[in-house]
Amino acid sequence: MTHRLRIDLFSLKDTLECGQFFRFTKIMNTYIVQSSDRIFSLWQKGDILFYEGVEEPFLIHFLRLDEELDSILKEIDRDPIVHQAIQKYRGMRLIRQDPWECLLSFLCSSAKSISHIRSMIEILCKSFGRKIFYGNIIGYGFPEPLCIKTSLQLESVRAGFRTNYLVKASQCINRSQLLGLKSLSYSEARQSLTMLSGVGKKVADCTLLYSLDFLEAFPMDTWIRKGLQRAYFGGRWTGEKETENFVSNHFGPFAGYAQLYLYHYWRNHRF
DNA sequence: CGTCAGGTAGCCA
DNA sequence: TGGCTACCTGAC
Repeated sequence: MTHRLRIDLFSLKDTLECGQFFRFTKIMNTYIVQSSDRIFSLWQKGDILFYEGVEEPFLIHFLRLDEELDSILKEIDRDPIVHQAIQKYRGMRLIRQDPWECLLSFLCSSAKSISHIRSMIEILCKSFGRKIFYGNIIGYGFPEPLCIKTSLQLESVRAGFRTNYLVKASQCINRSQLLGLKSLSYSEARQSLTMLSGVGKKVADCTLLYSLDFLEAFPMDTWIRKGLQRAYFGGRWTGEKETENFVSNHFGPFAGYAQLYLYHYWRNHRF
């Protein structure tokens, strides 16, 4: 049964393909998406989003369709560079991921390309997750913390030094504790997350931005860092503190959206 | 075969 | 505050 939603400002392609989310495959113009224990399909024609295998309220939550994207984009549109990125990828939205899945995904991400990260997550789900079906397509749910007990179990994931990060996180935190971070301030929540082994500023900010609604989080990877230096500091090397201060002062409370647009823009226009 | 990616931990000044 | 390097795996 196919359902449809009309959405004013939305690009499914950019939203899924910009690097914030890993568990999807593209078949022709249709995306098969997996999140937690769900599997469903999405495709877009003009301003109509078609969907199968998922209920509307979940989709609205997942794709942040209840969010006034237009006013957020106006808010971060503060210079010619980010303006150009917004023009090019207008309609790209943050995805509101499951916090547990998001944390583990980005624990896998250090020093790995996106295809590696996807492969690690896929094997993780195949090893521990329960089977889920969409028509005759088989998917796997994302494993709950209690499933992952020892590093030996994760051998086939080939996560290398990240294996212990995954095991320790499974022992130390669960979904409801992660969701509880939402009641803290950004810096408190960030500090709590970095207590976990393998979680530094970057992974903490990814988790806070992509799953816990902290829109001021600005994940700073080396690409974004180089981009900022080139675009805003005339190529000058900048210290960590200086860069962080610039970002929060310049982009403000929705800095995370600016990161999403700049990152996608710079990744597709190599320099 | 060697080199390197790219985020974090742990050490150091 | 920030510089350096090991960490594991896979791509090149």
